[in-house]
Amino acid sequence: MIELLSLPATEVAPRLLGATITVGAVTVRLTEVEAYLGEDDPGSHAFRGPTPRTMVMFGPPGHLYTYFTYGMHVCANVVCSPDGVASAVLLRAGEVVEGVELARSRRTTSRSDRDLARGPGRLCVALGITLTDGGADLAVSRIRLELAEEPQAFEQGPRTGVSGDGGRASFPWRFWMPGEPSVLPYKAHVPRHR
DNA sequence: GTCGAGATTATCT
DNA sequence: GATAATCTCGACC
Repeated sequence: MIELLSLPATEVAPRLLGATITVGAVTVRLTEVEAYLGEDDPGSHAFRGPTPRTMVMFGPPGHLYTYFTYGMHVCANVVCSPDGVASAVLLRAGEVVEGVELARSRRTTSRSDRDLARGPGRLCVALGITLTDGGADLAVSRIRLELAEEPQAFEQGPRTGVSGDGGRASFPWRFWMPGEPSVLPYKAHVPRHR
């Protein structure tokens, strides 16, 4: 698995579809991901070089990169590419296949089970991933990643939610499994301002 | 179902 | 002080 994760995020992302990620009693099957590169990718946090936060992205593959966004939400990434090269795959959405009760108790706002892990922030809440899980090694931590046995059929398109110049639609690096109800329909994101 | 607006805080300049 | 890889809610179709 570490061989696969040493590839660039754009290669790893489609292979993560159908994979399961387990944190404690909750297991999620991934249905939607997004690839981020490093210094060549204006949409990436690593675009302007390493900072204390993005350091994990430049480290060895197979680690977890977490960050806060809009002050309220946590997003989780799997670090790719060899040590020294920044690259990561954002876990955007999935389907809870185990521990539904627990996930539901953490997500008081969603009514249907389909929405439990629909979206990056929700996915982290459902799994119980927080900022303190950042930098964890997936091989030894309480977070475990298990790849699908066979590559899954997928579609790809522009990334969502990325603000800034080339970040938005310049790179078609969002990957999802067609026909999955837990995948959000694509909508161009308009950056908000106060 | 879609659309628009506001919430809230770690991180960087 | 500005910014942000989002979510929820309320209004409308």
